[in-house]
Amino acid sequence: MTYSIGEIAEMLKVETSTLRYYDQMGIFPNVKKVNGRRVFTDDDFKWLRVLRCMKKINMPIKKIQAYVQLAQQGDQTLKERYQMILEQKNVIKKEIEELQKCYQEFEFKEWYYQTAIEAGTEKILEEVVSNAPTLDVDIIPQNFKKEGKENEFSSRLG
Amino acid sequence: MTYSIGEIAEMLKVETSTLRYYDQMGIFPNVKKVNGRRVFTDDDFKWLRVLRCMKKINMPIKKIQAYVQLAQQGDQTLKERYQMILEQKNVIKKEIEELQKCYQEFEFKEWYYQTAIEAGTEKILEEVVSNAPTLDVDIIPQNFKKEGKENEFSSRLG
DNA sequence: GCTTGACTTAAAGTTAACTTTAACTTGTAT
DNA sequence: ATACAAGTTAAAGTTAACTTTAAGTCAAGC
Repeated sequence: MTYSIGEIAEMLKVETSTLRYYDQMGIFPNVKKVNGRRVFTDDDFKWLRVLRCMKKINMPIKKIQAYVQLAQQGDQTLKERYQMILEQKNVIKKEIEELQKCYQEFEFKEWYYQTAIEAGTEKILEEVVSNAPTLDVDIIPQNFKKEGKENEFSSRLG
Repeated sequence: MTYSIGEIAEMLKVETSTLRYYDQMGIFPNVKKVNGRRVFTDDDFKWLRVLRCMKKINMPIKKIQAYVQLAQQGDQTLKERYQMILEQKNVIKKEIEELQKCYQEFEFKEWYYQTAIEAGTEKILEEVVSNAPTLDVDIIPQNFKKEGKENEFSSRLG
């Protein structure tokens, strides 16, 4: 089974221009052209699914590109690709954990607003907030550029 | 307890310029200035934690700005803010679900590379891949702009 | 009193990831 | 055979979210 760029775009709900952009970035090394037009196979489609996972965790296109280039080099890069996958798996794991903490924060906010709406005012909650369950949520740096040293202010957050 | 912009930046591991940018976007309506300098309180710091959750789920700054403006208007906007929170809570939930599917995809990839490395080549896996567990992972549109109609090609993915 | 470091602003610059445009080609249906 | 929908490229444009720059203010320590 083969698919045109438009069919693939429809399936994945992305713009055709996005797919062309990815192609330009060297992310579809196996897509052939027939009469100048891109023809996607089922194998290409499988790769697109992995690609979307990579995009979902905000893996930059250049890194995806690097992975594709390794794959192009064949068996000699298996270990390197394996390491990349392990690393990204870990990124997802941490991301899920952080999102779960955010979910808790929002669950608290939900309760907060329910209570405030019942009372007709937020003022009632002023004291409650100082002892709110949100405070149990760890502070995890959003910005991982400055990695390394621990957040020595975490204790202040009680 | 109060904090300078530098202290807050250190605590959250973000650039001071980022905090100034947020302030410029109207996201810190309660931060006062003393001698022209921003002074953050513990309450401001609590808001920063919620803010980071909002950022984590890629809530655009304009939407966060809108939320802040509602909060500024007091009790009359409680229901509206409650709705926003519910909506965002749902966004996190969906995001977690999708990430869990991606995690499965990467778990499969992990197995794939382990097997290939043991065998010394990927070629062994060619047939396995066509019946791989990854194929059980649903295709969920990454791009939610084109909402509405269901993905009628999902069935092709087997 | 002078240097230093942390702060201030407004404005310009950067970056990634698309998206649009313009000019063109190709395949299918009437 | 002619229109039209869907494809093509290269290049320019867009957007969000910062980040940097330049020029200045302020308080503390020597």
